[in-house]
Amino acid sequence: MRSRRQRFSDSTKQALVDEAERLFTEHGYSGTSLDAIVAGADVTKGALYHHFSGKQAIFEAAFERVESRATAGIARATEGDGDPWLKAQAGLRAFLEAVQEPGYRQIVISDGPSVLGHERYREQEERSTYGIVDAIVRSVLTDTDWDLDDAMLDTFARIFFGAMSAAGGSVAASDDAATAALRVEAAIGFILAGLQRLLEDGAEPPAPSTGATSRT
Amino acid sequence: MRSRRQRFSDSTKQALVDEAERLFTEHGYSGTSLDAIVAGADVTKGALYHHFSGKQAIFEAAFERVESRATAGIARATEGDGDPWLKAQAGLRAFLEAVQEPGYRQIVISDGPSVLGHERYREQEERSTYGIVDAIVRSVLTDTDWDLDDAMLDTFARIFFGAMSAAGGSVAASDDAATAALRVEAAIGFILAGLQRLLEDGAEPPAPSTGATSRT
DNA sequence: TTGGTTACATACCGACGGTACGTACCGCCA
DNA sequence: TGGCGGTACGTACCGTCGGTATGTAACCAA
Repeated sequence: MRSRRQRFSDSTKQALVDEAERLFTEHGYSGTSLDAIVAGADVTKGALYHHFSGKQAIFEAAFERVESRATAGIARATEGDGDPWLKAQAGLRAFLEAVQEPGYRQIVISDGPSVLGHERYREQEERSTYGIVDAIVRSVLTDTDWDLDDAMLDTFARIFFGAMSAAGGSVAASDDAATAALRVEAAIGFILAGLQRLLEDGAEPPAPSTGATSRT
Repeated sequence: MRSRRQRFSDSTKQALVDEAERLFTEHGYSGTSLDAIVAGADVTKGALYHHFSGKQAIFEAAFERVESRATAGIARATEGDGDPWLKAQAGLRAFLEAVQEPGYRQIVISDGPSVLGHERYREQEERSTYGIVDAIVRSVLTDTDWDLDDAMLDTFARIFFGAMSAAGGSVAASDDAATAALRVEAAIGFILAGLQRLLEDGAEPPAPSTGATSRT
């Protein structure tokens, strides 16, 4: 059991992150002042700077919380075992769901890259939503006869992650999110079906063409 | 011929945008002060605020310049007529090239969404790189027997644009950009091959499922 | 009890975006 | 050609915000 002081400290920190997430979601990073955060959390800047090194640090705390929520939702949909292709479909559905949350859109997608910087942003994503997508793509593609190397698997994962992110954005921006999501599922499902067809037909695995003889 | 005064004015404005693009590229949006911009352009804030309504406005001017350069490069690679599938490949190559420019990465990809906001950002992209991708995807898919409606075409365009953007990012972040680009071309080429195969086999066109899932 | 540490509060600073106002110069018409 | 209006800036200043320095009360170990 933590000491009484520790518990007060924890609740203060939590109140700060709560308010930060709220305001960052609603007004964006630059539109949110530290004064507004500490006012909403009913503390002062002293408390904030005791728990966090600065504005970027408390943003990152809110970022991690939003991401872990999204990750949990997707992970729940893809856990257990079964046909990887089916799990991929379930994961896509959960992904499209998670990406529509306002906090995720604003904090993770919009402000995340510019505030954290590409480097740190990628590190974070690696451990969360991208990590899941990567795992699924790998399980699907290593399940085949193709013997793809690590770099190639990574390339496919990046491509699918980008496709799903963009699709999620268009779903979120759509008037009718439900049918937009169905369209996305149909489109990506179709792309997957194309890959499966190539697999069944015993097509040669994708490999980077050498510079000398570029094939069309 | 513009008046002498007008020409001076134009050159001042251009000097401001030049310097703004340089600094925004190097230090990002929040890392660049208006004082630094006007100092580099050898004018004062009065001049800047005469030509632009504020920091966001001069950022948007730099944004448009960077985007139009990228767009021109891609458009050049895809102009003329010929097999849409081949043009798609040429466009992809040019896209991967353009997305590696530091100005594009920082100004358009990283800062663009958070500074301009989703709405305005999408408007800008619609008129430039995304517009080209959309046109290519449409030309490829309407060339088939599938009679896809507008929303479905748009969904495919968004998905491919997202895939290419993410791929471009990984190429730019890679140590060996050249081979990374080849891997991306192979992966996307493979996906396109899958779609072509489905087309040749007379597969049913993708459509939003009404509840039941498609084949596994 | 006491010394030290934790968990804040308060006061303040410099930088930055933005504004108000002044001014020199150009083109134009009488 | 001389005055006049507007353009194209320059200068001085303000409010806000992120960050820091310092003070202090509560808590805990010895």
